[in-house]
Amino acid sequence: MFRLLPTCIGRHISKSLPSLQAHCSLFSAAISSRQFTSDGFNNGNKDIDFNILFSSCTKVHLAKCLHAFLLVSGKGQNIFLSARLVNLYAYLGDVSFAQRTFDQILKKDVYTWNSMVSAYVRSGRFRDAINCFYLFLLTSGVRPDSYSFPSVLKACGNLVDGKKMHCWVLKLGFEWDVFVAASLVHMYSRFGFLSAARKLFNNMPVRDMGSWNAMISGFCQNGNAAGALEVLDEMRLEGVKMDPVTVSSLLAVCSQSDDSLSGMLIHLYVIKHGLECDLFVSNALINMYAKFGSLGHAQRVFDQMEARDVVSWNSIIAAYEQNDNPITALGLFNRMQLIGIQSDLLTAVSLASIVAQLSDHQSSRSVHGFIVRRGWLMEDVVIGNAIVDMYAKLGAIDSARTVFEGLPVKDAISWNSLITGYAQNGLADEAIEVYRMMEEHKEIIPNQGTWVSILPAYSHVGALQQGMRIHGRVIKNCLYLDVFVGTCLVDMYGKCGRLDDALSLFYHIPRMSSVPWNAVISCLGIHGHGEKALKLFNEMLVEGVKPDHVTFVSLLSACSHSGLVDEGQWCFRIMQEEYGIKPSLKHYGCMVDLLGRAGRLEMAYNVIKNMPIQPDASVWGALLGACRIHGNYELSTFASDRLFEVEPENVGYYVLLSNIYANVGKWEDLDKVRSLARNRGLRKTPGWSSIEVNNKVDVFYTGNQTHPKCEEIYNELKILNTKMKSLGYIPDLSFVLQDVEDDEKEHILTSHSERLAIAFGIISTPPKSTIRIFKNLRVCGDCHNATKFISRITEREIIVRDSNRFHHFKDGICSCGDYW
DNA sequence: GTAGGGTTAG
Repeated sequence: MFRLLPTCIGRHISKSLPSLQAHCSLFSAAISSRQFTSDGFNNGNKDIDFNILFSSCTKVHLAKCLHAFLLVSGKGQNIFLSARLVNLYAYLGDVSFAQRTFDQILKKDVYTWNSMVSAYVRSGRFRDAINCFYLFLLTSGVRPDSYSFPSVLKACGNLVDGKKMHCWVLKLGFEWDVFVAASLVHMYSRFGFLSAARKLFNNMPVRDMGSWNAMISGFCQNGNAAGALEVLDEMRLEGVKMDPVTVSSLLAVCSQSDDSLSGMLIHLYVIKHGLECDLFVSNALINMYAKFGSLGHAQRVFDQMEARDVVSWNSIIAAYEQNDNPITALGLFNRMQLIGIQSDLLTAVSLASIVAQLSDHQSSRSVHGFIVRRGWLMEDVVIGNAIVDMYAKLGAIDSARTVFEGLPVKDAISWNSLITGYAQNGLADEAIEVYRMMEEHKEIIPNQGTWVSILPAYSHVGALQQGMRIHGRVIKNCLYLDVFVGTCLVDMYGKCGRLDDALSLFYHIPRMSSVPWNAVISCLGIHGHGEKALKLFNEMLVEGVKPDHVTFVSLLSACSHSGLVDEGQWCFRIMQEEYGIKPSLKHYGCMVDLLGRAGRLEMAYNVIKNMPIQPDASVWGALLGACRIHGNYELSTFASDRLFEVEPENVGYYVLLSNIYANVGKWEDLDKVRSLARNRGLRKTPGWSSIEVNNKVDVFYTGNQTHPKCEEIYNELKILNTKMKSLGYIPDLSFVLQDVEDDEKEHILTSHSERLAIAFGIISTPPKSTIRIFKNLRVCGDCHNATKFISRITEREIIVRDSNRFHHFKDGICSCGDYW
């Protein structure tokens, strides 16, 4: 009989389901290779046990073979068998075949309809499921039963579309069915209507395991651990034990709420009751331990699993990826591929982050291509955002922008990723521009991530008023107590010259972690309050907060700005001895800066000589900067040679060296440096200063002639110059590197960008109000001196933030005591 | 012959 099948099948199915043709021969092949349990064929095929046959179909192609067989044996319209086929396709995840089979059934009974609805639900086509249900309810003439509602209610729960369905449940009188009631509980939980869910749950006359789990997972999925525990207690009182479903819900909420104690207790319960063999439980355990940073525990759970699915692999890969171990994560990904587990969208999300962490530009393109080929970029915004983030982290911000522009749907995180990308690549203006565009899209609601991405951009350009506007929005959204947003605000106020505001805000935000402390210590440092920074460090220790490597960078630089050499050396020592932190290049840079500024050039050089790691440009640059302050020609030549070896393309160092040579009158050397820079195609970074007046940031370049108020600005400077000279100001012409007449040199000094910005501030703001200037490079020595005079003449406080620190000018003196 | 409650994300 089977040998004859192919031709017979061919005739039948060419009329009905053409694509089944291909399965004719497969069917016989499958039979002969015993992929179908042969017990189903009772000697000579007299009685076929369809139960066994259906349950033998574990792959779609086997289902198609069976389908073909049913058609050829004339059972195509057998309501019992064809409905089971719909169900089978649904289980195997082929919803389109389920649908085609369903459509061919002329007389559909309630089982057939229920199968089709649940097929849609299982494949995530919730809208189709609801439409199919209504077709069933209103047009089929068949009455839904208690089996019909649980799946359609699940679909509603995914679409926030359930009140109407609840009415139908009541109308048809199924609210007391334990499955239906549990589905209602779960649906309302999904909407976040926990009290409605709880009320329904309390009224249930009978509760099975599924009902308890529906209520508990309702609380868990809303992040309400306390609510979940309350239900759990009731459950225990009634003598019901947790099953794997309860446990996996609870483990997820433990990791979300950082409750490692409960998480470990549940793990003990799991071991005691032998629930480790459940896939979901093990996966949830891996995720939880990864969240707690306990990679050893996560790995152990993974190793002990008997069977692993794609979620297990994704979880262990993400565990390493998110705990800064991209190499191990990549190794696991390769292993996963080797054993033939198909990656999914979430694997790709981790992969994008892995290549970004590894700075692997080439692989980033492959990952992007891989995702595009699978059509995932169009399918889910999450993966698009991951790619934007990946490119941004790799510094390929233009690629990030292109991917962003091409996203079919953008959510708040897409915008945040791009803003952060610009801000972290030093493009604060672009970040601000993108945020402005985001604000135009009213349907996008900014969130915590938005504030954390835009505030540093405002800090960077010193846009205090716009930063304060964000502060207002943060308060409105009740996010002002969020550690990360709070820290960004502290940083913003600090970097925009409002140290007092930064400090008072700091004491209002949670400060259990080192993050806000690091920010406030760094603010004190750049304002030249080294001693206060040390005091805060002490306070931090008293409050039991553990300092990290960032804390010490902030502290060391604070000491260096204030000339606290002994204290700085003490910090450097305890960092290693008491906290076991190995100094990084940044720490060494700070130490060289600290000693060098204080004139201990020999010691600074010794620090470099004794470094166990290769010094980079920032370390040599710190030494060169010190040579400039203390006029050490020999050492500067040596330092600059090393510097041009490691970073020949940074123009700033050539300028610094020219300054040194100009100061000691080595004009020939100066010419050499200049031609060296010119030959390497380097051009001096133009100096610019900005000032924010009436919510608008005005930028001035040195010698700017195009500003609308240009004439008034130069007039004001002229008047000021006369007054300054009468008070004893003598222009320091050594800051002009151009070889021109002294008159011209004086004119160049007067048109430095910081002076233009100050003059603009004076003519555009009320008398005696504070002026805040931001300069992209270090403030020039002559401008520093001149600003002291201007603060006295105009009786204004002038705050200048340059690329290094703050200078507070008041009554003719600067808070830095001319030490910078 | 059918249904509900579970794990991973930028």
